[in-house]
Amino acid sequence: MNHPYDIDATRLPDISTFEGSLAQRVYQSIKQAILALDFPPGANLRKAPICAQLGVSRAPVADAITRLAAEGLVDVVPQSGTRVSYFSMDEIREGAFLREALELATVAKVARDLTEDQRKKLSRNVRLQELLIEDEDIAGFYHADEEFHALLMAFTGMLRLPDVAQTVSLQVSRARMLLLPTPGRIAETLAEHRAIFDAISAHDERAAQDAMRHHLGQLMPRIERLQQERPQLFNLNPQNTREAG
Amino acid sequence: MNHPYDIDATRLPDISTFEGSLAQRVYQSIKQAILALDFPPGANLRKAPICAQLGVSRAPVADAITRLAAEGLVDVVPQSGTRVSYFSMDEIREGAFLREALELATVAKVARDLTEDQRKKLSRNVRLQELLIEDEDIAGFYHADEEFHALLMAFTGMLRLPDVAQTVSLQVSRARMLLLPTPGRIAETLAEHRAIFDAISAHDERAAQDAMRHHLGQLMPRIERLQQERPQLFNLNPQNTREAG
DNA sequence: ACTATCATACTAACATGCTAGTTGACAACA
DNA sequence: TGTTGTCAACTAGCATGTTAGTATGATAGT
Repeated sequence: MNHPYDIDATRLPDISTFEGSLAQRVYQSIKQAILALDFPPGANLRKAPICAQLGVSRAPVADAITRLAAEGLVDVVPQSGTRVSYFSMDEIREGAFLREALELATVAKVARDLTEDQRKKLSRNVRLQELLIEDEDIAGFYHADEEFHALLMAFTGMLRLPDVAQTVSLQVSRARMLLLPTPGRIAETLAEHRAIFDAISAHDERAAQDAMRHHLGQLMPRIERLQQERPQLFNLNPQNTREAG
Repeated sequence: MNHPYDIDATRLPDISTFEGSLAQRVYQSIKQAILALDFPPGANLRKAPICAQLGVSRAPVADAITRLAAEGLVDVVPQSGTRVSYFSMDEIREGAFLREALELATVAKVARDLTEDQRKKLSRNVRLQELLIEDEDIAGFYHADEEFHALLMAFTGMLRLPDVAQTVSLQVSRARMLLLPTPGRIAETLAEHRAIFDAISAHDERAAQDAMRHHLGQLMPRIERLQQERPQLFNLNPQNTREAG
């Protein structure tokens, strides 16, 4: 009933880019296309063109789609078809909530247990962020930003934590792709990162959590503005179904 | 090198117990057998007996195993076999950490937004717990305990939260099956639940979090004692591999 | 013109055959 | 007896044929 347009399979990254089994590589290829919005919300995810483009049979593609459905990136309609899921403010809000829960637990633990070596690595990352802003390297700053949060999670010693955090906030990451980074926002982000870093360095759990909460709190209002501007990407009529594990 | 004994497929719950696609039902059947320790850690998960027992072909079974591997309940060795994963203190600790992060965020939000209707439902659950203890209905109390936490998560309005919380702490749930509930521990648990309930009713975020943290903190020491008693269930030599999403 | 009915062309789900790689046992040998 | 090489049996991964259910568009009826 909505936009039954098909995906453009040629936008799939080649599977030789990735490693692992065929199914694993197909999964990563499709996932990247969805997260980069090369496969827009609502698009029909047809198996045949994907098989043709990637040069594989239907089995690994079906396997990949099963995993994507479990993560909520696609909606499978039995015996009918598979579509890239629309944005849903409910799901995005939930992803942000889960993400915040994990980030707060992370900074608390890191503020408690920070070693001198870890402090140096964080400090280096923050100073790198300064440099990249001076050079107006937006993409570089985006990458350093991701690394800042990844470092914190790595310091907890929890191996699966980065993966879990990424999975629960997939919808948030996808929506974030649509937000244009302005110089003003980037400068603010740096200041927020620095506040987090300072609180952690001082081993001040509570201050670190407050700083992180403030930092993460900047995102949702911007996404909500996005919904006003591009409502066609969102599912206003929530006919989505999701199975329980 | 370890115990290459096979699973006893007859312990699989019949798939007519569940609903959804064949693959979905096979997944739930195997998952239940693993969590109930009917399939013990290290056991060889052979496809053929599973297909025979459940009366399905290999396709839905393979699909189910893919999902179980993603959740870390089984370890797939390519071109060799699939085994039920051993307990790992690292993974259990991580699961407890993630679970605590989510539960703390949950009680904070619920303490903030609690409605009178929700308060009544919680109160009813706590009083039910009292009754079940009086009747010495251990299984009933276990169930009410689960429901207590499920209610809190439901009250946040986050639809996926219960599922995420369950998934990240699957290993903890499995290990918990081995802990024998003593009357003393059950009485303590009730007191802890009541403390959480009181703090939430008073809309005291911090007290609710402290109470929840104390409550969840009781579990890990008991599991660590378990490791001393039954080390054969744990992977002392961590040769586990897990792919990143 | 507008609606109800039905046939056709799609799809996911499932079954099954094939391939290649790992493992473990056994034999040949030191 | 201890070690190494070979082989057979088993596995997951992959390809492909089959089935059944859904949606769409043509057609017939009003």
